[in-house]
Amino acid sequence: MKERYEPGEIEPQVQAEWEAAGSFVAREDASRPKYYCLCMFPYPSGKLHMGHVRNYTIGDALARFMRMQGCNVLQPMGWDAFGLPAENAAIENGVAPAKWTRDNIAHMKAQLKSLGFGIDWSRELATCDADYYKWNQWLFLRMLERGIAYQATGTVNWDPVDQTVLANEQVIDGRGWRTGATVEKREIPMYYLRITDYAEELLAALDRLPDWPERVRTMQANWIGRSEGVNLSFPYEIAGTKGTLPVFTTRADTVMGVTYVAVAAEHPLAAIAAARDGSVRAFVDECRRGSVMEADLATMEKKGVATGLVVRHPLTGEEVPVWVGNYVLMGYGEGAVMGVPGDDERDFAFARKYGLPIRQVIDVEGRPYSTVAWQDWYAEHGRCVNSGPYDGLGYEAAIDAIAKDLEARGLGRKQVVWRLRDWGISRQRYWGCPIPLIHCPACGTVPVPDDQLPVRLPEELVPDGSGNPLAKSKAFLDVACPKCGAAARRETDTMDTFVDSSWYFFRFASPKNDGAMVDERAAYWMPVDQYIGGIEHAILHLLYARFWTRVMRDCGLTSIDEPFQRLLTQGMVLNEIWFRKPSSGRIVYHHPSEVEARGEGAARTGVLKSDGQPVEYGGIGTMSKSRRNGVDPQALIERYGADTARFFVLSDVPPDQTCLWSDEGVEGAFRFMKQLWKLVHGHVAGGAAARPDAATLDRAQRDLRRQVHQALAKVGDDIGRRRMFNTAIAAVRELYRALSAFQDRSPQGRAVMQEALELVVLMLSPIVPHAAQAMWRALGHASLAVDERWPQADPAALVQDTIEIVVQVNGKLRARVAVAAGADEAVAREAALADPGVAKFVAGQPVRKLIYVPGKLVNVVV
RNA sequence: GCCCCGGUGGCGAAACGGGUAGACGCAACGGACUUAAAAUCCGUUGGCCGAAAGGCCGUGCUGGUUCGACUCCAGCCCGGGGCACCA
Repeated sequence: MKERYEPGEIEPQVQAEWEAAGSFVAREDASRPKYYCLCMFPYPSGKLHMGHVRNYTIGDALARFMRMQGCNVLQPMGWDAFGLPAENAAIENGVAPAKWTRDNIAHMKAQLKSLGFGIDWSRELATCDADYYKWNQWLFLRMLERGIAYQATGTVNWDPVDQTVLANEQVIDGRGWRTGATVEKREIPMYYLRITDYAEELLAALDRLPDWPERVRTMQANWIGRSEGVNLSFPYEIAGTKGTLPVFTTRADTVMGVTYVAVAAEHPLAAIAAARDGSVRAFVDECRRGSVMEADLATMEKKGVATGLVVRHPLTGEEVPVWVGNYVLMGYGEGAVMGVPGDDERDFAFARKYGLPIRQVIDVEGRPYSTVAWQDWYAEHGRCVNSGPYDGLGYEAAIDAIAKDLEARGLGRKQVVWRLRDWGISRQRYWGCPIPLIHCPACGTVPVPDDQLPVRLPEELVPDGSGNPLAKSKAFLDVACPKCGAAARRETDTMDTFVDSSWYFFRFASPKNDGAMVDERAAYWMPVDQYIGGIEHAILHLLYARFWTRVMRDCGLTSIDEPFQRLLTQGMVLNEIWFRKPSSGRIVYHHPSEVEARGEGAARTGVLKSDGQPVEYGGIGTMSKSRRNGVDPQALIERYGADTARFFVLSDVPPDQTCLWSDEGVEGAFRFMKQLWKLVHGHVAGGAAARPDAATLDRAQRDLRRQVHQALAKVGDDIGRRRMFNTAIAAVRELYRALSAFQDRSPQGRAVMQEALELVVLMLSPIVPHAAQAMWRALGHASLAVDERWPQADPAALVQDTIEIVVQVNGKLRARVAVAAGADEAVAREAALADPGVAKFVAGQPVRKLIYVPGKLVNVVV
């Protein structure tokens, strides 16, 4: 063992040993408990950033820990390789997305390897590989057959200059990010997956995921959003045609307060009105501008225009005016809502603005009501008033009565309403999985036969920002109809990349099977025992994966319902955001390291180091490629080694907590590695040591041994149960101080030290595996530390005869007294009251009450 | 706007089921070693009062429950995440 700690030398050597031993190649083995430890696979953006290092270090430390618990561990890795950034890079640099993506994968794979993660690389996959996405296509066709996939129209952001569909991210303040053109909404045909058919099950099953964070389950439950509502219809006769206008409501008890209905700009009634009336037409045109994002719709000014059309109230027969509202979405519900200004805040504001009548129909405990100003309690549940036959009824009774009357007239019925909407998977983009359909002039839309799968994505195309390159590629487009053989055209839409990430964990368990999506190996490994990834995926990705797994189950591909047994949502690594926004054109982000910054919070300002001109502060946010605020860990690894980087990212913050990036403190982590190394070196230089003989240890030796075993128990609990690497590390650092202060060089003293160092090395081996391996060998072991079992704390070493308890007077800490371990209340009481510090505050007053928490504290109440 | 989470020293944090607030580390300061610096080692470090012993205050804000509240409840302020085409 060298005296100096040289990670640059140790780490490649140890990695080569693991490689030679095949340490991380996972094999199905029914004789051992399996443990599938999975981190969310990365998008190959170019370089790893600190969020990745944090995520994969947590996963690797856990995987190694579980391996030491005797589990057969699988830890795979792959690439979420389709997506928008590759197309943007292509537009910028003229490189094909495939080449850009694969170059990035090669670089990031090398980075991951240098960090020493115990990954089974033989199972590596990239979602842009045809042998992977073939099965997206295959299962999509099964979904079509089962009616889970269907076609309908959907609304997208349309850039009229580039003639391109834009992602929400590409719409900035209602304008296209490259062209600056005002974005329009456009209705186009899309494919949807019926996730709503699974809504009930996806919601109910959340209760059976006890090892998921509470907040994730709450978010999913709210997202799925079950509510009981009423579907009711307003009959009408317009332009000589009779019809009904259906709406959904969860507040049917307020239906007697309806004073208008609002329809979406794309609604058929709006079209009828627009044809007659120029002002309606102008408003409908205006509604087409702006983004389709929920957040924008919820915060924008609510506007409307009267159509001049009327429908009839389903219960009173009263005429109700029809308005077009910019806040009503065609793709959501029925594309129409009833307006109850009296008891709904948004409708109240709308009615005030346009002079529509406001009628109170709910009374909340007799609280005052005025149509002049909105008060929060107007929207609460209460009793019906001004509601004719329903007056006096409470929320539930009113809904029951109203639903019954509506049903009797054939104009409504109760219905369970879900907030969740079906999953639109069509993307008008090149770098994604082709949807396996062919459009034939004679036969219509025809599925690609299974034996012609995969529909391969041509990899040499370079997008230019306008439209989908697939639509311009004759080689891709032209195809014979599988049914009639006539000239036909391929579908050019590709799938949402969430499809790719909805089942990759199954494929890791059944890699390289050309004949089937999954096989019996997946039955061995699935479900994932521990899934680890960013909290930002708490809803969409995890919900889609849960849905997809159920579809696979219903197709007979798996017997499990839930893909992820235990979930750890890693907190994000944040960094500052700096940008410049030119008056026209694309927003430009600058890396925090390029900015000279001053001040805090709202007062924070900065200038670009390169030109001295101001840049705008965008607050703090997640590290992302698009905002150019990622931190490349490469410099850290090169300077300090992988172990220090790993130790550092785990040492300060619990895994599920957000952290603001700062590399201050990494020196401290490196210092600790050097100190520990030196301690082991100094011990080993003294020659071989025996096993400690517990019976003959002196007091100091026994105390040290107790500290070692206490730390061992704590570290095992912190990692195994609590997933708190930071407190585990703190416990080891505390122990290190005791060890370095222990100067006993007698044979027994050295024996205690040998045991202590071996245990410390094993405790740290999941976190700093390279250094741990080198020290393990130096301590005289021929084996690989990675194959060692997690040591058990010796109960005999933990025994303590006296303990210190805290004494409070009226809840304030006044003294600490020593009592025998296991002392009862009488003994503790006597010891507490005898203490002069306590007596001073009791000062002869009678003790009204005494609370004793055994082994912890006494509280004297006077 | 809606849903979820967070706020504790100069900084990152700990306190696990209501029971010692600030473990562990960073930074800073003082000291040892050195011709000097770096590195290393030792010590101090929430605020206020005090020579000390010790005392008082203190976990975003305002209230409440409790013998006892960082922890539970109500209301607010600030920060972060998600909002269905970023991944």
